[in-house]
Amino acid sequence: MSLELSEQELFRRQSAEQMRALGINPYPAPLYEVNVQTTEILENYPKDNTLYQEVSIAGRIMSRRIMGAAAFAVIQDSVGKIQLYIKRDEICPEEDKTMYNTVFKKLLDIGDIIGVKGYVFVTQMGETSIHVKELTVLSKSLRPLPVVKEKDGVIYDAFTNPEARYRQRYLDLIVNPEIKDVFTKRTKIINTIRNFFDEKGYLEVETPVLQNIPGGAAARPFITHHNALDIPLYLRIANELFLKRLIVGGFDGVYEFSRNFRNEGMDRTHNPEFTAMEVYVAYKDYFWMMDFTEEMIERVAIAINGDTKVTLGDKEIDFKRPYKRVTMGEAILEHTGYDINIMSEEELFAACKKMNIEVDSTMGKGKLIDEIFGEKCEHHYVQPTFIYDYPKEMSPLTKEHRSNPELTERFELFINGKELANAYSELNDPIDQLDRFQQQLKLQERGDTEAMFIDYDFVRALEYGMPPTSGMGIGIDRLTMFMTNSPSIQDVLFFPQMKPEKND
RNA sequence: GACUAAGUAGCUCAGUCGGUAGAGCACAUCCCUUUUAAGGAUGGGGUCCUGGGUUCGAAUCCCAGCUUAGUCACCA
Repeated sequence: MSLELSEQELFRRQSAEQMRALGINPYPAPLYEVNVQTTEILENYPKDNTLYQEVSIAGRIMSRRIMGAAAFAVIQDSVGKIQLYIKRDEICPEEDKTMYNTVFKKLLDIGDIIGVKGYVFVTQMGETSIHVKELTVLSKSLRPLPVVKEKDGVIYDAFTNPEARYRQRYLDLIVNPEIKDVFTKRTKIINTIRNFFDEKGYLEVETPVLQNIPGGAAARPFITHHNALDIPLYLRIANELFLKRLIVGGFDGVYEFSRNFRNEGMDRTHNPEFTAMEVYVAYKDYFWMMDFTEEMIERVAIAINGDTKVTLGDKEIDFKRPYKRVTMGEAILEHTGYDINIMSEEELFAACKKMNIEVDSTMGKGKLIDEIFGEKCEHHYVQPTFIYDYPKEMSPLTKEHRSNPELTERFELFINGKELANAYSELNDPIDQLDRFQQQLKLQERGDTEAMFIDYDFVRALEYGMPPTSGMGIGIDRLTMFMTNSPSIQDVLFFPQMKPEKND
């Protein structure tokens, strides 16, 4: 950010001072009574021209066309834009024409926020406009706005610089207001899920963001320090273990929209902080959770787009349930011809080599299977598909499969070749859980920075007994990307993480 | 982390073979009472991302760096 003021910035500061000299506060304190919004007028006026004869409306000046003693301007409020017709002798009925000649014509600029009172009419060119009788300065803008013009849907001089748009989202929202739609849909997605759970009687809860032991996922945490206790604290990578403690405590169903933090790479689909939603329901298993998940997703699709079919790039995704259900073993058999159920670790290793999948000797059977799936299968699942029955060593919080001890009762939902949700029959055997944690500790000792820590209190909680429970987590940012056809996570976050701006 | 591309006025962008820095919008001054992306005339505005190098001379060529985007890798 430069401390030097541009010519235009200097002019605007001078204009603000000149307003003060004229007794006009460029930042007045009193509220401004607004009685209508732009789109409401445009929807109703031509149909009924007796309406809106005394409007009071406020917004930001987006363009001006001054022709001597009359002028047109366009103001933008939170929902849209409308044209103003401003005539000198209307806003200055007395001898003193300062308000028009000086304040409106010279001291106001594009970007300033004003309030106007007047009546609605249609110009000779057929555009519904407000005939202004009174104009009030509400806020002076000191920086020039990128000027975007639009005619018949064609945008001229669009404000497109992605760096500026993400760093200065407020500016993006002003000049590209259509992006508001993505963010209102994001909120609607969250509200739809919340309503769905509340109808089922599940309780929305809040659990710690600052944790002594970052658990519930395999990821590198952010670390911070608590001064009074003089201990390290971690920003949460997941809320899973806390929600399960609440199931132990006796709730039937709990859920939380959880801002999680992971100290890992950033790209088009990963932001260091992101929003997950996790839900845990007692006395259920992962098959029940599949039904529940598809019901929830279908409802979200309809709430957002009015239809189960959603366009995603050049594809159409149909969120209508039921979704296809394929075990990981079936998926690999279908796409590679290998039957992992009858293969030893050595055979899997050789198969990976044959398929040009990068492997190393540290990888166990589960990891090898996961690699094969990721390389050869994942991208095939464009329409919503549940992949289930994952290898045990990849899933340390998941209950062992009811009929195959090498597997766990886990599923993930894939859409457009990407993981959207992850769920399981929760592991509630405390002995097994401790054993799995200890396996993770061994991985950690071998240098795996993402292996889980042992959470002895969580094990203690399980020792008191947790009912059979199924849990599910879903990435809200990714869901929003799917539902709004956004190719990048930065498009669904108001303020995506950016490298610090150089400030010299 | 690797590779590729981009970075020039407030915004969107040109800039030829290395030879005085350009346009449109925005801004300023003047004219204009129903205009339509931009009415007319005139004018002001630049750390050409940063730092080196080559050269009589660099926005332009070379090297390094910064930022952003894309692809890949890694990772839930």
